[in-house]
Amino acid sequence: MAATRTPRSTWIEAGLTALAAGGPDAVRIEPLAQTLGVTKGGFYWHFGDRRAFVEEMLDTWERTGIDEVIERVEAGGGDERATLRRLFTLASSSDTWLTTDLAIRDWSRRDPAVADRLRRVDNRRMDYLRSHFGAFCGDEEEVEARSMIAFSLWIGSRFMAADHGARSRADVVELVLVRLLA
Amino acid sequence: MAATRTPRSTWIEAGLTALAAGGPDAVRIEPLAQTLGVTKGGFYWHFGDRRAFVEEMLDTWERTGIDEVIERVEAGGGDERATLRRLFTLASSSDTWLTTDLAIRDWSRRDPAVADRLRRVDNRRMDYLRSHFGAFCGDEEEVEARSMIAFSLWIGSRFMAADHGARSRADVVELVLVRLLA
DNA sequence: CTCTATCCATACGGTTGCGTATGGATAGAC
DNA sequence: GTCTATCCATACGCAACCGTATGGATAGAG
Repeated sequence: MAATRTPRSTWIEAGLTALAAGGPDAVRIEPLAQTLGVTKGGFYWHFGDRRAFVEEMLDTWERTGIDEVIERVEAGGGDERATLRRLFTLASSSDTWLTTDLAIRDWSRRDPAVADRLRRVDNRRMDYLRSHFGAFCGDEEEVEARSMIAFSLWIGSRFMAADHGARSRADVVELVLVRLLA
Repeated sequence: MAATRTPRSTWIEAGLTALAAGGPDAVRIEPLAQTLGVTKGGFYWHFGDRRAFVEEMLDTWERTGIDEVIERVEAGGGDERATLRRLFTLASSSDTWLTTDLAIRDWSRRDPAVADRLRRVDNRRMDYLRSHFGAFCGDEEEVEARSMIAFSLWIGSRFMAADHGARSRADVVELVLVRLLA
């Protein structure tokens, strides 16, 4: 074995950061290298081409995206309502991961391969929501409706740009959450 | 006066289409010209540069984006609930305009000038929602919550990728709508 | 038919990024 | 200290796109 100055993981990390900041088209190898203070020489030693690199970026995102959050949510304890509330708090906490998620979400609209990944991830998320709403909502339709609202709210509250008078965005989200957990 | 073979409006239209299809970075002058079957010669006669062109594209979007829909919604008649339902139907009808909206929404996350425009548009939309929910919801908090849910649902239902078992996405949206209009 | 506003084609120089080739450099195993 | 796996710098050719310059083409007004 020998040196590991700029390993794969560093490139991946930088790639995901660039994706979050500027979208898929901002994932450019030469600027990335410049950010890392090296040239692209090392990049092409690690990855075959840009396409392979992007695939690996998405692999990483898909693997570590949900599990971490779910793990931390479950570790908290408390009843179903407390868990759901913690989920919403945690899911909205890390700005980097959230922004990455939004970028991938937009990206998936024009790239079927990305759409497949997002579908897998979103399905796991919705299943998680359903199982927890199901614990205190009898009606199955009500569970589906509330899960849909919760997920939409999570996305919508980040994507919409409207003001709410004296209230902050968080205040309005809270108004909805109270109703969802009733 | 004289010929008008490829006027400003044609370029703008093509630009918005490209934006919807591939995001801001897909608005490239030379490919646009190729799509229109001309060269970029005419483009630089109309517009100073790419930046000015993009501004004008967004102007067009901001002007014609909401008014058209609102006009058609109001023309329908019926009570408040019928109007809101029609709003939701119409707002989700034109795929092109919807996709453009999503693209601009994502774009606004990294361009402050775009964010300003989106804020103006979204505020008008939310005000419209508030005024109609306010007609049959007494509580002001309830109005804000429902408006937020409705808007989030509109965005979320397009941006999320989850399945719903036997139900279609439209079915689930309907489940939520019924509750919102209760 | 002429004239003019409007639009287009072509060619050019400059920039940015991709991918390849090749010869190092560097750190840790031994 | 040597050796080897790992990483990096440099240079190159290629392609896409921007913006400019210049000389037309074209359609409709009169």
